[in-house]
Amino acid sequence: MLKIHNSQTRKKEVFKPITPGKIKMYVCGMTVYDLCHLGHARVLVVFDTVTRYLRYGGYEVTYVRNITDIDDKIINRANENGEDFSALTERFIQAMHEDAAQLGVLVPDEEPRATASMPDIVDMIQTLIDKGYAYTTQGDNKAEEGRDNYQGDVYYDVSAFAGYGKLSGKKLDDLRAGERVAVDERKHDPLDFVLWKAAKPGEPSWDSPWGKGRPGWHIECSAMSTCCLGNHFDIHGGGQDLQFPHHENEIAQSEAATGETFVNLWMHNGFVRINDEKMSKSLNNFFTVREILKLYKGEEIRYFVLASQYRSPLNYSDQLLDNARTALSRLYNTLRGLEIPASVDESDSAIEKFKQAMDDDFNTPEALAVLFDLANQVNRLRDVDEKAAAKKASVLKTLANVLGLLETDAEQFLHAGARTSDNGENIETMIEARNTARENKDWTEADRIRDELDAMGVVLEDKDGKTVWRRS
RNA sequence: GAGCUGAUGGCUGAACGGUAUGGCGCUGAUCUGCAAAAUCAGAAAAUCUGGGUUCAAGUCCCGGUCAGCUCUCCA
Repeated sequence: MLKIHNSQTRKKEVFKPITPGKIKMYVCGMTVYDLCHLGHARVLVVFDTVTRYLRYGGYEVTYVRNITDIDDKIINRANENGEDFSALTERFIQAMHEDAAQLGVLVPDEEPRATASMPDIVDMIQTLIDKGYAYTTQGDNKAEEGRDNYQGDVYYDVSAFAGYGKLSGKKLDDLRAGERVAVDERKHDPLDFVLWKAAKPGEPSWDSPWGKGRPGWHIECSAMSTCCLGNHFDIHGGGQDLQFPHHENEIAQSEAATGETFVNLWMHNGFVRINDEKMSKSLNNFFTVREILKLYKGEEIRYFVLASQYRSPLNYSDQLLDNARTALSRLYNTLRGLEIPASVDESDSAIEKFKQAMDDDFNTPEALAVLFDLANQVNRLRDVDEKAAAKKASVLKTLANVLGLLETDAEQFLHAGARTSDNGENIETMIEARNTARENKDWTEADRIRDELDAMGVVLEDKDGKTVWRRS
């Protein structure tokens, strides 16, 4: 029985799809004006794992992860670089896809982009105006400087939507009391937010009934999710920081526009922290995925992410990445050299334990514990009954694959270095030289070679008269 | 100021109210020429603090301390 924590009720709830056997999930992806950092990696990995597990459970999942490819930060960055905004976003979309692939993140079923969804966005805004949930500032030409062709922004009228605050558990009055932003006089209420932003000269823009402009940040997700998944779908996810105001606003927009419940269950993953502070661009304390990939493999980063429950904060440290590396090596070492059958013993008790862990709000740390228990069993069996060990190993591999781990061939993984790029030929030659020395009982020479390899980051293991190696 | 989380061994992180799971690290043994890997055993070893409920509390309730987060762009 799958239970998932719903941020809206702050409780674990028994999950029940709208249509039996099918799940529609939307996750807020990236705003593509820069490289992915570890926080983005966490969202990618967490919801990829959720999708994999739901599919493993037999659900037919439609996973949509959007790309925000137009907003103020993109425009600013493109201006700084002196390039067209679309050249900038294309570059970072490409980079994101590469990072995601390194992390073992599967391609989502759909990846809608804001700029490719303008008709839907405009339609939804128009509907909101028609239904009295939004207003234009047309004709109000006090206008900001520089907006020669200023025709008007469109704002969402928060007071018109009775349910505002239900996701974040906030009251309108409390929000107003805590208001920190300078009051924008064109808004009827300081909490009203922009749906359509009139373009300044030279800015990228799209036609609309209210003049040239671009969508506000929140409306694109309402439009794209509804468009891809329908008015009412099962799961909406994203980082914790999106709960308010982004997701609150999405609910207000979508439910006002469609008159239906927007989403059944909200999932928010916790932050990545560094020195007990949120990793973020504004604090400038972030590591990009690329930087980390210079030192660690994507799968090691993935393990590091999955070693914590997705709602907990995840502290970054080199030691934890090292830890992930060692732990993952242990699992791969376990699989190494075994002829793993394709079929899996479905009656293995580990499978039930694994499912129990994952059914409990995707408890990946507990699921990993099940994997290590399996590894221990395989290692105990392998000297006694290699066939039984291989059979057990196939359970290990299958379950690990559900987490997106152990998908690489063990030999290949252990030989691959995050840091090195030599092809291993030299290593084989040195190992042969060492084994010759060992045959001659020239331990000094043998150890000298082993130390040399060690300095190259290569660890040797002598077993059954053969020598295998792996990267440290 | 308002609100929300969390606090578990050297580190990390689990645990339907029933004396605490794993991983990493550390010590010893087995194996090995020595290692590594693996297995076995182990460590003066831990539930922030003060109350309460209960036969029984890491787990539920109240207070305190500390930390993080949200209320502003952010995964």
